[in-house]
Amino acid sequence: MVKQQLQKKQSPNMEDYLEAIAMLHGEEKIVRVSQIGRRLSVKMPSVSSALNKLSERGFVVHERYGYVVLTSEGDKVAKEVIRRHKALTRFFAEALGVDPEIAEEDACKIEHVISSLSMERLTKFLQFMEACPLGETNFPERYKYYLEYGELPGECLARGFKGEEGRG
Amino acid sequence: MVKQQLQKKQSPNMEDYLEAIAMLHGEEKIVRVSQIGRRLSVKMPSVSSALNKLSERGFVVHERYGYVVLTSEGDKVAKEVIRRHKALTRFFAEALGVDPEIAEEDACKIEHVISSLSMERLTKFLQFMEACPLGETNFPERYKYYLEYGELPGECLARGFKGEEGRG
DNA sequence: ACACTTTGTTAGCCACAACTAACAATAAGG
DNA sequence: CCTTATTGTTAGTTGTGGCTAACAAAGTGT
Repeated sequence: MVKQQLQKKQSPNMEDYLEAIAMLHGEEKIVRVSQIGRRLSVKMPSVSSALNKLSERGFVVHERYGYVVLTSEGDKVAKEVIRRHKALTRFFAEALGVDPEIAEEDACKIEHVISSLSMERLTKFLQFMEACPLGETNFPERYKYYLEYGELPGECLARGFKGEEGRG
Repeated sequence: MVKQQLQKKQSPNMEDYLEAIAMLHGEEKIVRVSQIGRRLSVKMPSVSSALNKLSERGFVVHERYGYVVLTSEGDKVAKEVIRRHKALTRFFAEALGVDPEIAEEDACKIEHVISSLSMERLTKFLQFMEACPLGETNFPERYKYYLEYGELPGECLARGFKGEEGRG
């Protein structure tokens, strides 16, 4: 495949490390270099050097041969990344109907590059979708119908719906 | 700001070069190293070395001190990237109401990392949105109302809209 | 044709972030 | 307690992709 030759290997960045540490902290209570490496599919030396950088910058505390802990600063960033991650995953999986696994992967990559404005709007979009279901013919359902049959569901075609009764 | 310390500098990757070359080709007919550099905000030596790589991999033809031309392979990739770019920009700008400039920036970054499945679904979403406007109270409008006033527009609240008349 | 400007390339450097190999500390078992 | 296994670090290499400085080719003007 052509794309292969152009795709860069996409190694985890610092935000991924913080995210992984936060998640492991939630799951295991004690966070070790080896676990982080497993989680992110990198070898321990890579984790070591990442931790050094994050340590210098004040996001983690990590004494030699010891456990890894996030500072409150690091925790803040990690939580924010996780928030973005979850919203993006939901958007792709629930709104667009992308397979959960692929939705995950895309979220992982996009969470690091998307602007906060777009992120905010995407979040609002999810809220809107939930809040504005229009009975049972809610947006994701209509959209999925369109995906599956390639044509619009009846409620899109059958009615003028000029909005005469709305907004009052 | 915290995020600054973690954000990597995000330099153009090979796909960006192909994209830029294709766009310049459309605009100027003749594509030169200096133009590519200006477009991508990198210096000429960076362009030179990028072109060498792309040349080795069969995406461009570029003889020393000459013009730059895409191979059909390179053109295919470039067109694909541009397609993704446009769809993403439209999605952020038109569907989510993000400022066009920021929508552009986000598209630039996301176009390189998003899966083809999600991309396909996003495209379908845009088509759906266009095809299913529900008269004048179409989705983006309702969504924008929600964005602006923080509450649902009348047509979301006022009606059961159980879809009894639909799908026939 | 020669000087000067613009454009492009090469060489050499830096930063980042992975990797392997070799070494060091900690933990576990006899 | 000492040996061995596990875990972690350091050193050194690689690959990517920027940059500046210096050089080379092409284009322009008199």
